Amino acid sequence: MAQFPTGEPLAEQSESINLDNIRSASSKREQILQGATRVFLSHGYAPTSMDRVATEAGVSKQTIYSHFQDKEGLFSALIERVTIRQLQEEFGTELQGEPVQLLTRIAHSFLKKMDDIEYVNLLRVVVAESARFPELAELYTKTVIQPGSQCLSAYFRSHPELEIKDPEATAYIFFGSLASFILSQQILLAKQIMPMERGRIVESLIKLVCHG
Amino acid sequence: MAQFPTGEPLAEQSESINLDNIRSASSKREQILQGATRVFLSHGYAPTSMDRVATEAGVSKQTIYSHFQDKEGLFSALIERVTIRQLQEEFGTELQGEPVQLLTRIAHSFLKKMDDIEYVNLLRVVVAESARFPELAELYTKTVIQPGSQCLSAYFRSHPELEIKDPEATAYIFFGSLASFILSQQILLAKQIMPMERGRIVESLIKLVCHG
DNA sequence: GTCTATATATCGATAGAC
DNA sequence: GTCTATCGATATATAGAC
Repeated sequence: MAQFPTGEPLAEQSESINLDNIRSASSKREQILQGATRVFLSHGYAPTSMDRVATEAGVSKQTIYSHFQDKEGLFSALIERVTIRQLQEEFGTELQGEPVQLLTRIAHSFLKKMDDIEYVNLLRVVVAESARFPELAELYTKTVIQPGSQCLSAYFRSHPELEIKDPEATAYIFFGSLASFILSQQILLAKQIMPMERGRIVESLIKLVCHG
Repeated sequence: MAQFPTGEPLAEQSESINLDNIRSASSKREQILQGATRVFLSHGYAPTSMDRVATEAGVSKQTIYSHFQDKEGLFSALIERVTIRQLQEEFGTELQGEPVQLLTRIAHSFLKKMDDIEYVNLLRVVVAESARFPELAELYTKTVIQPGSQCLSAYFRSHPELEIKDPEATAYIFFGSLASFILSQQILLAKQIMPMERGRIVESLIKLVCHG
């Protein structure tokens, strides 16, 4: 996708473009973001060159600079796009049902993200660049961690039979233990050193919370 | 704190940890490693230049290249040194005592690492470079996560009154929820967005595990 | 061993043709 | 808007004096 055949000039696009111009411009932006997402999430911020992004996205470097101010602007736009998309996926289901069944379903749904390479890479890169881009770390906390934690603690509060004294702290523990399981198994490669079946984590966690 | 037990349960993994690099440390080499640790853990791998390391360590660049093969070799040696030092700190105390008191003490001791900038930065950098340096992620898992997990699960097994069906999974949950608390609060900046008193986490966690 | 000076490559960002 | 070509800065790593 990187090169056009040199024998065929692009004159065919020359004049009949009004709205198409806008549409093709925004699709170019999308094209850049998709390529940039692949390479930035795979290799991190600093090791990724704008030349590499241009190649990966199939556009020239100047085209990137006509859509984004600089490397930081492109990276921020990309993280924001991926993060918000994950937020939308996160809360498609409502929190209703019996505690054991519901919490088991939530936990397994959360751990399914282990298999999503883009999710794991996003987690890695957000942590990696949290010092250089603190506003992106805050974005991730506000759009992913905080909403999830608030939903679960509200559910705990509405089920007093669970006898949870501190719903917020318990929600923190619930999602935290699952998140660190993903982090250690997939990112810190514990799955090769001390593999752990995800069903055992879920079962023990539910047992703790629900006094099973 | 007690000595690091060199011939204890970790013996079977010690072959993957090259202690020779530490024993044969000359003072110049140690000087380089100290300066390199500061700058690498603060800024990450790629953004750190060898010029900056030379300045920070107070030596010339060529002196670095006479002690280490290249940038990767220096970085690997540094992570290995810091990781092993943390391993020694981690298991200075023995796991004995009543569950509630002991687990509370362990949890608070673990969360004290939140205040150690070098520990937090190491966690960030190991995660950040886990794709480029998978052997360092494995080193961290083998020397920090695995021993801690094994010790705690052994303690759980020796206290059947806790009625823990899956000691390994529960140990995973115990340390995982604490680690993710540090990660979210300090690295993902949740302490500014959704602050949480560490005592609440510890209390809720002990309550869950000990059926308080 | 340790320093200064430098070779060589690659980076982010821009200029100018079309 | 999109391309090719290039600038100035900075990177890793090395050569040679002492």
